[in-house]
Amino acid sequence: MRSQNDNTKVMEILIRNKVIEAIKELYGQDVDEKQVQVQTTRKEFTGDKTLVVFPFLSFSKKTAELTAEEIGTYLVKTIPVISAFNIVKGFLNLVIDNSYWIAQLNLAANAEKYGFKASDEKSELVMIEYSSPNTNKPLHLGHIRNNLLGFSISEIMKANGNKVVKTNIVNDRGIHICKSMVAWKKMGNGETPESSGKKGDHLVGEYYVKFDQLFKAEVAGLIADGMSEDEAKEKSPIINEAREMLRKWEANDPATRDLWQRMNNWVYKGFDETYKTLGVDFDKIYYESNTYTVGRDEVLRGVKEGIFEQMDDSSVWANLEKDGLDRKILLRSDGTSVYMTQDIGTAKIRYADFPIDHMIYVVGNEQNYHFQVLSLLLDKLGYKWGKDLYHFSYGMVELPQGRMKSREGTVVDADDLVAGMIDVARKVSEELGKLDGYTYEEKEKIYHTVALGALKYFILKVDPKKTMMFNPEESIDFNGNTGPFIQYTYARIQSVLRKAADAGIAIPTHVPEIVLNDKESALIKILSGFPDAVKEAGENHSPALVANFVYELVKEFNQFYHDITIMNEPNEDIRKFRLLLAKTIGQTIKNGFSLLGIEVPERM
RNA sequence: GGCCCAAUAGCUCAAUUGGAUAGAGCAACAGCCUUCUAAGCUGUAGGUUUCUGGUUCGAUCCCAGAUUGGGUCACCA
Repeated sequence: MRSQNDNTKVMEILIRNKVIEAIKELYGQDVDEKQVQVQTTRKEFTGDKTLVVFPFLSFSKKTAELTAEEIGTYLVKTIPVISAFNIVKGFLNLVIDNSYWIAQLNLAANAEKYGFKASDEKSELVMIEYSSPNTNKPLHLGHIRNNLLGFSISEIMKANGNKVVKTNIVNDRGIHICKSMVAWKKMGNGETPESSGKKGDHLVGEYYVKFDQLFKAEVAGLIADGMSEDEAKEKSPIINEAREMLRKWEANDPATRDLWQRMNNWVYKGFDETYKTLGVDFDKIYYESNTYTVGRDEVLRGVKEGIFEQMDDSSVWANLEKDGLDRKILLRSDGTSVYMTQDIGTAKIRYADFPIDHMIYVVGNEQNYHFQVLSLLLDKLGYKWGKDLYHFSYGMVELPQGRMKSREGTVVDADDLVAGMIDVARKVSEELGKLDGYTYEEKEKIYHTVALGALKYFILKVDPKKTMMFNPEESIDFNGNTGPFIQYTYARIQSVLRKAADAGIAIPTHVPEIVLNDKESALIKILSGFPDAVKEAGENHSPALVANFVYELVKEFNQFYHDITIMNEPNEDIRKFRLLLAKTIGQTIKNGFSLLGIEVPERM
């Protein structure tokens, strides 16, 4: 496939170069590229591209208006597609000719995937880690943001010509899963997903909660007997059972390992279902139980080489005070690993497994410090890529009551949320009654598509770096700036295209030059910005930029659709032009949404 | 307390990275279905961009300080 990004901002670059030329010719001065600001003209003014002339006043020694006049005259003379200009204060608005926009449409319509860049042998390999769940409880809303961002960024990086490996590190061992195991052994009576009909991750999560309840009760009892809180937490019998189980696990006790494997498998089956529902997947899955020993060996090597220090109680620490950070523990006094140890091992294994050019960790901003330290430790251990690890740090999802807390039961469960949204989508759709003639399966597929479109768009349209609010009562919306609004527009376009096909009208691949009306040219102008949007989304790691672009496009299209007929247009050239325009916009909506992992329905 | 991050309309979010009169959706109010799907379109109203200073032709954006909120500083992950 031919690269489509080569024409990105070509117009602005052309104008900029000509402006530099103009300043040289008119005022005999060299200007820095950075001083030449060319931007898209704001809606309320006439024109397509705007040059800010304020920076040149010191060269011209003239008023802003006169300077703009001189530069504008020069540009119209030297750039064929610039047909006119006007001046408002210090802003020079340039009008680009009709023919240029028609050419842009033809380009977009005939690109295999407009705005996308194909990868080749020279493409860089980007590994993207996301999801990374613990195996003691089901996924919740916070994981949803992580998964959607991770998947979307992967698609965006691919669209920018990178090779992408999506990876997941499953935190399958540790005290957390031991807690669920202890509770299940004590209270489970052999309950399994099969015997109870419960989803495996939910089942294991229930025992995690039961553990915590029992633990709290024990602590309260011990405090009532006169213990301090800290002492009670230390002496609680059930927590010591969990600790004992972790020791047995590390010692490879067969019974413990069997139970661990069994319960983890229940969870994996549950996760797979949730991942499938969300439409996310992975190319390579790592398990902490396989990587932590590698991390431990690395830490011990660090001790030998004097990079880390071992205390008398045999715990191992990294002293990062010279780097402006704190001391960080790497191995506990009993020799077991911590989170950081495992991440060191995982990173080493990944770089051995793949020729990674860029490593991106999609992990919440609560772990900013962790990743700062991880990067530094790997660098100290002598890995040249240590400093290159990129932590894609996204904001938390908050509920109206505040932050979600697993233990306090204020989490929004991922499966429940999706199921609830599908119910709402079904209800809305049945009320509208537009899917008559579809089978049950076809209808259910559309409800799923719309519900997930709503959820994904709601989450991805927000700047990933920012904390976002999710109100379960109000956030499930299908009108306005939402996924279904955009999906609906796509469905309407397909409806028109079906009508055209029924009428035996062939949509041309190229359209001749016609005179564009305001709506048409506005649409092509927005459309032609898609390659930039894809590129900027990649540079900024921001699906929100894609979401915002598609929304702008769709909003403009809906006005066009409302005001201007396509099929009833008497002039054949214009009718075919509008059909091609609609088709191309539909395609761009679909491609744009694919970057967000959102599907589009043919009808809804 | 140290460090990091945020603050924009009643609510949820934008703002082309320093540009023109700060924009959308929701909620409210008023309209538009005999015409390509009304999950749509049009209009009204809603703002001292938390506050105080600074930098310059120009600041929601940069700098300093303050206020408020969040995160993090575990032999948890």
